[in-house]
Amino acid sequence: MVRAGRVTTVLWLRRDLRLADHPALVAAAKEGPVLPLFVRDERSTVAGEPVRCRLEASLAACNDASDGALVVRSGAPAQVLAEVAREAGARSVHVTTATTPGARARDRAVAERLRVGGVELVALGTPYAVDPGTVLTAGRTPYRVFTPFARAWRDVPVEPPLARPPVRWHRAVAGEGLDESLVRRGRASGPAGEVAAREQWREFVEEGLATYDERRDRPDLDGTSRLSPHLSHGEIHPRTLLDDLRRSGHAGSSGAEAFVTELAWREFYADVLWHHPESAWRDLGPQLSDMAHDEGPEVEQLVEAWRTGQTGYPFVDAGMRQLLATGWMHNRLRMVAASFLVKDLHVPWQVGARHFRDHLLDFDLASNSHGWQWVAGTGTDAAPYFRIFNPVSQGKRLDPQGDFVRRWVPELAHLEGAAVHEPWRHDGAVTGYPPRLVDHAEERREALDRYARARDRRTSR
DNA sequence: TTTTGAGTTGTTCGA
DNA sequence: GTCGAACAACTCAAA
Repeated sequence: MVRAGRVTTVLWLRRDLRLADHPALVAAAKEGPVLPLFVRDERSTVAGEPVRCRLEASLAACNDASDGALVVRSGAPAQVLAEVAREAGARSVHVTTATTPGARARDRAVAERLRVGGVELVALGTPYAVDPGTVLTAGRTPYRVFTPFARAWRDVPVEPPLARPPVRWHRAVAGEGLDESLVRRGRASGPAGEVAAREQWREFVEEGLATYDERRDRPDLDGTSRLSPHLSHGEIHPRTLLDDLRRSGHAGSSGAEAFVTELAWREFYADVLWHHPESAWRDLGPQLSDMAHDEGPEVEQLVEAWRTGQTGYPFVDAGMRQLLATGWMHNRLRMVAASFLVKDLHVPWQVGARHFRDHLLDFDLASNSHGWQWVAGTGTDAAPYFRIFNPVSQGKRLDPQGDFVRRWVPELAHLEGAAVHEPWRHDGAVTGYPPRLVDHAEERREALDRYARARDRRTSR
């Protein structure tokens, strides 16, 4: 039996839209009634429509889970929080600790503003199993290489998940209500919310985990966990996932190991961003930052073709169209499409990173920025400038029957099997599908040339 | 301090 | 068709 106090606490929800395993909520519930609040910060809302709809659906689920207690307000967070705290008679606002640069800066400013009004901002927990910034080398420096980070990260004892606490909801404050039309459209793109996240996880453990290792890299097979949108909205916490694996006896199996490694990547990139906040949109390392990039109106046309899935390379186009249509893209395609933009079209990685940010339902700043930098060669990848994906051989290897391409590029539906990866070799029958934007072999050489020139410039300094 | 082994996911070329 | 080597040089992390 929890002996709750009487003072209302505001629970400012951001990317932690769940009630179980939520340290800030547990602490708030001990103080007394809890007022769950979501602030629509119009200035920071740059996301595309599917992203906004997904968030709305997740908020609706959160509202249901809290018996309709969720309050949504629009405005600058500091001002809204001060108002709501005053209306509710709250003396503290609880949050999950923000770890990305913009959110950290915002929270510092908000804490300052609230303090002036006698309200304390209390930050507890993070969206990660191991808090960013806490895994260090023997020399107490942050890691910059994945493998040693992952080894050290695995050795950190992970706290057991917290149960959902009994909560008395504070209901005396009015909000704006949700946009039902957005909610409907959000649900159409996939189930949202904590219950759906747990269901997805349970189903994955039962049906997908055993073969995850061998199937996850195949976009035609649907072998991924599909948890990323849930994780990015905080509908389920990675601590819960790790704990479930341990307790269910799956830990140690090849599928579970591969899945844990993917979680480790998520945590690694969050850690790198924590230590290097400027790397969100700037090159982390100098290796390739001198690379010459193209720009201008013609390049903008190339980029638009890339965005809309009209590059003439079916595997790339299938991935880009999957993104626009569903808000999700298989990780293999993210790499192939990113490589194409950066190495074949010679466009700065930030251009692609912004497109992903605006369209991915699972957008995560750290993973996005550093995934792109890994491809561009400016990030944590140790070296291989020569890692330039061939969109045709990648397609043949990872979509051997061509099923994935035909699903997203119906213009090519008449081509059978792997022939769909090279429509230019089956000319005459193809209508409505563009010719190749560039010649991959040529642009690969060009990218290597540019790298060599950047290296020469650097070494001659 | 110095040394040593290693570094997600690839491609091409030539034997 | 298969297979191993080459693609550079550098930085990281630990011994």
